[in-house]
Amino acid sequence: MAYGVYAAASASTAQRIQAAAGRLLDRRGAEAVTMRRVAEAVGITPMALYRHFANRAALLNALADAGFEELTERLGAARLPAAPERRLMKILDLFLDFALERPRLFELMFLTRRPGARQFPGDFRAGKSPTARFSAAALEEGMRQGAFRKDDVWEIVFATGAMLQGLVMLYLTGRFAVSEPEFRALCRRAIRRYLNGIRA
Amino acid sequence: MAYGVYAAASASTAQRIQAAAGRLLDRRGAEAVTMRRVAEAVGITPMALYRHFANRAALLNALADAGFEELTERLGAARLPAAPERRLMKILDLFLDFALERPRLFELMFLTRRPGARQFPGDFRAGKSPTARFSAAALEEGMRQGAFRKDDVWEIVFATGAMLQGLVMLYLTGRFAVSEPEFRALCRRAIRRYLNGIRA
DNA sequence: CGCCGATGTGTACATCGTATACTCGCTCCC
DNA sequence: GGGAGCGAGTATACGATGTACACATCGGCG
Repeated sequence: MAYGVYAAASASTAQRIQAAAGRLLDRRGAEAVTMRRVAEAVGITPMALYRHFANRAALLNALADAGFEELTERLGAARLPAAPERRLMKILDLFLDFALERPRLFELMFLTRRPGARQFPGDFRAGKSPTARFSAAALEEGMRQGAFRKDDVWEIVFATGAMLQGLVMLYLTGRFAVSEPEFRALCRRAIRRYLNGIRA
Repeated sequence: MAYGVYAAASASTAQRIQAAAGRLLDRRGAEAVTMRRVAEAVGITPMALYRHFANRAALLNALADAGFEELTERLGAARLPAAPERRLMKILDLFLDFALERPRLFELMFLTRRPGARQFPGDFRAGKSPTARFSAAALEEGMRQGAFRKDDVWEIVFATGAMLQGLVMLYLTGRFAVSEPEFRALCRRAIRRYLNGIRA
């Protein structure tokens, strides 16, 4: 269950806490997610939060985890084109949608040191990163079909992911004086060039 | 004058403050750079710092600026190969040297919202980013010589820079379970693939 | 009934950035 | 040479923040 749906009133206290924290995060950034503010939003004492989360870091961690779940859900629910390259570009679009809709959450997910973050290459090859799995599958199929040269699939997925993440972070931290559509187009061109580099 | 040299005792107070803050940053990260700790290291009152820096953000900003200066100096001082592609790879190496030697500073420079950060494309095309200028020059020459297809030089520089920055951040935040040499090799391969995508 | 674990409260403390008011000591100018 | 002014540093204080610790409440179960 993604916290993104902002659970209803009947939810457990832990869920209500996470939902309130998520709203604060989306609206005002991670620094604004203070124990006191979250507690006030839920209607309990700051210290009561510690019954449900070990500390502030754990609460933020839960938000990030929920973010990954939501992103995975979106990718899973989307109707992806069959052709590998078009599928890759569609995944790119979905990724950008998410990053631009929920920039603060994105920062939290991809930009902070987190305990338990997936590690390359082990966790990725083992399929523990759901978001990377989708790209890897498409890329693998492209190689099988002969569109792409045989190469290290996971390394390519990781590198393109890093590029995308880098571009988004630069965009979110104000390094792009271009409109959002232009930024999206730039991302597509950047990925396309990388793919050009591995064509058979 | 790069603050990295950690100015001698005869330096101005502002320089001594910046040096002390730089040491704290390198050793214990940006969160550890508190006004009180910096002041103690310098031997003055916390409030005295405000005679030299408007606030904590300005102090951190000065550290980042000095970092850019140092990186620029390093690039300028290095003997770069003449051949465009080899030159690009050398720049990559120097960039990685810097990032891996001073990871906390790197984070500060590339990972935080900063007032006055250069913006794409205007500031870059205008040559205001010294680090990007070196890559752009090499790439341009490669295009002139016919090794690379004619394309948007600055966009490519920016995208490859984003990729590198993304990879480094993933490495620094513990997403890589590989040795440093392996990480460096992976970066080289990633950039190489991108360059493959723009060969004539 | 007694009790116990889960949940929440109240109070308190250390740490942080920084506003405000002050005290010097030096230089400059008449 | 003697005050005016100023740059540098100090002292104190305030409001946030994370969270430790001791206590209250309450529902279910023996």
